Amino acid sequence: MEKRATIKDVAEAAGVGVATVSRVLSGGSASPRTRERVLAVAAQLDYRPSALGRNLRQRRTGGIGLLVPDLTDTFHAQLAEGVLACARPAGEPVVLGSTGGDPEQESELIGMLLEQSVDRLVAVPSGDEETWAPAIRAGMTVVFADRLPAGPPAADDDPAAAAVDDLLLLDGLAPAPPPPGRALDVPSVVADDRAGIRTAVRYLRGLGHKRIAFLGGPGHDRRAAAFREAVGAPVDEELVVFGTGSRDSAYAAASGLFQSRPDLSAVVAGGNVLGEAAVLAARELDLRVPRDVSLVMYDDVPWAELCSPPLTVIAQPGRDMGYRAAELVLRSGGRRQRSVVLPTELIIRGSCGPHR
Amino acid sequence: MEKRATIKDVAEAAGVGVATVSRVLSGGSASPRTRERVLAVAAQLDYRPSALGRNLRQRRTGGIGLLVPDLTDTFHAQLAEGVLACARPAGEPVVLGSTGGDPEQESELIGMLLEQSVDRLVAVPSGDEETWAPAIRAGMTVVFADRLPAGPPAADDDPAAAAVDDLLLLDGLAPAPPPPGRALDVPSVVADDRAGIRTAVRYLRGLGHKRIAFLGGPGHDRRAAAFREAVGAPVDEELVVFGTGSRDSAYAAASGLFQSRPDLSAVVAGGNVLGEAAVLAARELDLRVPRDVSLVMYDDVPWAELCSPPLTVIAQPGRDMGYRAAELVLRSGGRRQRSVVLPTELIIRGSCGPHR
DNA sequence: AAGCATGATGGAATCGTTTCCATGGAGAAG
DNA sequence: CTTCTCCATGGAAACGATTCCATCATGCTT
Repeated sequence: MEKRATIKDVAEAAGVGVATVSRVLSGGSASPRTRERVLAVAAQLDYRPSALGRNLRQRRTGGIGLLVPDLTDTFHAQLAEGVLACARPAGEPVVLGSTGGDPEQESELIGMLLEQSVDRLVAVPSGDEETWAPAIRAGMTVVFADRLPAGPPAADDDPAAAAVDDLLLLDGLAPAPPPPGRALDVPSVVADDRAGIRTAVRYLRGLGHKRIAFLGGPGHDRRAAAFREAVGAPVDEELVVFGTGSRDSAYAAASGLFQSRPDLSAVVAGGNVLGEAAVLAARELDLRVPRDVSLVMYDDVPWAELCSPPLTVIAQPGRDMGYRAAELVLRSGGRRQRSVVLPTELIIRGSCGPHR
Repeated sequence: MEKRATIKDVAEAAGVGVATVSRVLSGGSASPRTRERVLAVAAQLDYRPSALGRNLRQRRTGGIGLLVPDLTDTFHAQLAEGVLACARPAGEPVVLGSTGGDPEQESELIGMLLEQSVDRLVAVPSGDEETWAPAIRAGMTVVFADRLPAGPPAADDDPAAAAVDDLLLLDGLAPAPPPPGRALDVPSVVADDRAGIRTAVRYLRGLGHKRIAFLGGPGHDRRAAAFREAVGAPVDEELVVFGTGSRDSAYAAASGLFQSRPDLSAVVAGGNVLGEAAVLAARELDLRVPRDVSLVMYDDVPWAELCSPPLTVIAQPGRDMGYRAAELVLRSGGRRQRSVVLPTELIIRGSCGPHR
């Protein structure tokens, strides 16, 4: 419980000034003689500079914040591991927050990070651009991973927007995905959802499936849009359903989908929690996979192989995604970074069969 | 990008001294008139006290550290969520580190936390007591979760220790589990491994199984000991095998076990990663669960139900464990806390069958 | 009415670091 | 030999909060 040595102690013991010690320790210029002495004394006193003093002086906390909706979503855990893997060698502490998918909690956590002067942040956002504006305004360096915040409220009662969407859909084009950080100008690292979903839908089509459903969760809007695009007009909107984030709600959504539309023959789940729910709901309703219903799940997770049949998945590199995002946030010395889109891969296992 | 208002700005704008502002904001005494004015000004300037200044002054960083071996182990993710759930309402930031099960990395991360003056820590330890001694000596408040650090080196070449172990085993007693923090005097929150394992073994025995194996990972020594105790002498040590932490190594261990001992009829996996490996290895070797081999897995995770058959598990409350540990670490205002042992529950699903 | 207690208030020290600036000495160039 | 340059060095000022302590006003007691 002895208290730690400060730079002053080291200076005194080495018979030099504190400035010199600081310089030696942070690679400034110093004569070899003093450098050696200071180093020796520091080692002997087991001196470790206090991040507190440094941070205060430099008006910023080192380290990077990490905000995810839910760690028990294996994909987010993978992503977090990636961030940690990048931060560790850099000696940067990672401050973790889990938002539960709730924009309000997200907002609070951003506030907390701000208070801590954590000025670099990797986030899987839950809130919309409005939620994120304060962080940006405060000068945080933010990198979004896996998703982008939804655009401004985009009220349901905005007929113009809806019309545009329709038009685009009828043309077989995706509604323009929120342009990466147009409003916010924030770089991001995301998977190529469009290609991933398209590949999956084509694959299912190739197996003869006509009625394909999309089961999404919060933040899966881009995937849903990609799905609509891949399916092509006319989109049967009853086949695009969303859960709200909890496992229960995902299960309810899946179960509701299966029950309300017994005619569907294939499901694309927008994330592993949704995939899990789909398997469970199907089993409960005595639907057999893949005989009665085919299933493709977004996210490759270790347990996908454990299911029987093992799940066919759209793999996205969660760990890489986290790593790259952390890299971006660490490297951006103030200058803008380019966004990154990582490839997805359709891994065919056993959860899809021919349409009967 | 405007810089944040400081306490000085508020003081100036309110026409009072900084001391008064500080007092008002931290609940000290002040006249209603000034209090009101200061509050108004603070709100208007959107003032948020900087944790940096406060921490430096108080010589401690708020917040709590969290060290786990691997977040993609779903149990650790649950535990982490528990810690976060407790820390969030308290407004405490959580600094996360993942050690990969490597004592050396763990040591480095402890050093990093020390540097950050994070003085409260919840840890699922990987290293032994020697690894943890520095943290304790430095005055950190540590709470171990899920496991305790292994006792001192307990060198393989220490015949005395080995002999004692043998003796105890022959007596059908578990080698005394490292007394919770005897050497280290650190409180902990763990599951009742002994009861959990015993129940599982009895259950398997009840199904007629004679040759039961234990498949463990790093940190599962207490569970292995409990297993040995539950099985009773003589323990067939070939049936107690360990992986080193990675999924590959777990798979190798499981596969090796099945191949070297085709006579075994049931396996207790010491954790969900091991359970996953066991299912995979069994499938690869064309062993059917539960017809050819019965399986009980420690940890209840959402995907346990997805396997077919759904896995019978020893459930331990991961989220609670994290929550309680965080509570302990937050509440201990310097004074010692009592360790907590949480109950386990055998959840019978479909992965165990009668011995044939 | 004078002295005393009480409570609000602001100045200043403090925490441990980095960094600006002034100083001083040594070597080089004239 | 003088002057100029360069570099190592240490003192001191930040950074933004908390907190001790002195000051001052007010109201009460005697």
